[in-house]
Amino acid sequence: MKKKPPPRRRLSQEDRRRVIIEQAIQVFAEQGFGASTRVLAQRIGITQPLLFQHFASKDDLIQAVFAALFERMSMRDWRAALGDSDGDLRSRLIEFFMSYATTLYDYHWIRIYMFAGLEGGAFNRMYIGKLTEPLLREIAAQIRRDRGLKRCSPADVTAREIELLWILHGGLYYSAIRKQIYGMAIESVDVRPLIQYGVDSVLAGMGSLLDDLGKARVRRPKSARAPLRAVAD
Amino acid sequence: MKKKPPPRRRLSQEDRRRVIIEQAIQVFAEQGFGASTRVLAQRIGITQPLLFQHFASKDDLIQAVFAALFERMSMRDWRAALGDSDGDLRSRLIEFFMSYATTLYDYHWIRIYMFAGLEGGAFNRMYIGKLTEPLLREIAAQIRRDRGLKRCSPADVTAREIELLWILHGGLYYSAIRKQIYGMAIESVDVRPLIQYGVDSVLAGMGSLLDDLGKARVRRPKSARAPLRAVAD
DNA sequence: GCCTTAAGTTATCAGGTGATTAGTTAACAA
DNA sequence: TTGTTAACTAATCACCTGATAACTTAAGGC
Repeated sequence: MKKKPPPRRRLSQEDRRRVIIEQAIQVFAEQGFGASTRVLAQRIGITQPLLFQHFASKDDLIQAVFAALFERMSMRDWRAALGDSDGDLRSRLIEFFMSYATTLYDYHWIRIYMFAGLEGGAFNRMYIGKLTEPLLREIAAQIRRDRGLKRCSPADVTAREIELLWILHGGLYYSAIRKQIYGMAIESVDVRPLIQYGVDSVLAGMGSLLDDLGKARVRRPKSARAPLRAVAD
Repeated sequence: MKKKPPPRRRLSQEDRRRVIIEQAIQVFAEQGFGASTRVLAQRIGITQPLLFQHFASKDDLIQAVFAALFERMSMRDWRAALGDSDGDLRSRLIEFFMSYATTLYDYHWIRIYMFAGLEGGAFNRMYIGKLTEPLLREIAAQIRRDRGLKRCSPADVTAREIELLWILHGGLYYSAIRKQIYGMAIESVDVRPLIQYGVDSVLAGMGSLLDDLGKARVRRPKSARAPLRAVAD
């Protein structure tokens, strides 16, 4: 009655490593990095010590997971998706955030990202510095360009403009958090109109922000610019 | 040379329980609910088994922590802080979100809340259902009232309006997440202007949303109202 | 077929986990 | 002072954790 264990498929170093990382992403996304190596091994269908022949330690595996995720995310060229001059800014932003949000809504990504944050946040700070922040800066620059401002390169953008874009970004992201982390049922709400009104909102807000910024610059030529400089990079 | 251990202060049931919960909030906020009962006991200055004389199990303690946090948060009457008719809506919203955000920014609260979410989210769903959602609904109703709409009770508000307010709420919340969970340095940015532009943004966005809603209602009297109904509660 | 290599397993370790039991002692009333 | 109650501790349990070392066996070249 007792079946002999099925002969396990043997994989090459690279293949096995890939499989381990892939399953580790799933398990860590569900249970956090506290998930045991035994559970992971069982899920893959191998014994637990085999993990340590491919990764020096559990932390080593976690770092490999981070690296794989980062590579996966940075492969998508968001700048290109954002475009530059075809069509009006509003529709370009809407289409961009639609595609962007779809990726962010990914169950495994958002959960691992949050676990990583709570575990110290080094990965998140790196990710934001290398991917998110430059992206928001580029968007802010395009908004400046759209409004016909003189200084409209990414370097000209102030911290306050980026912070306003962070509100839209964070607002969409938090919608994903409510769904994938809090487990709320919000699939009934379509994302597109949400993003539309979100983009409209932020464009309106950015309008008055840039107006204020312009007025302040004109009214106070040099010395009194300090309070604005304080929030700039 | 060996000091005898200092005589421990003996506390009443209630006091000891209070102390345990208070320290548990701190430890769980830092390390998550995976933090060991031994670490917690050491922090309090008691032995680990004593914890189990006040709480049947570790999970029991965690539930007590949730209860304490929920009570603490629901004590603050946000509806009152929001006010109703004194001053213009914009400044009331700004002042409200200022006070609201200050509480949300709290290190321990935001981290435990996120840990709770990743652990299943039952607490978060309860919290949102009982506190956050009614609050956003009330705000949406006040915006309707401010714009002179006929139907402007909290019950009249559509899911889409609430979802737009969620973007602002989530945007501010995510700012706190970046600071307290990802560990980013964003204290240099003042919250007040951020909230100002955020409120301006959402008021503008809500304007066009309500306009669209009104137009759709007028243009399609009865049957064709379905696509709007679909996102309403 | 055979035989070498490396993918994979079995057995095991030391340390940490939540939880239980029996014993100790501070604190307060008489 | 003495006795009783209840807050607290010491010792220990079974189980789970990441990690190591020695053994087994599938797979490909000859």
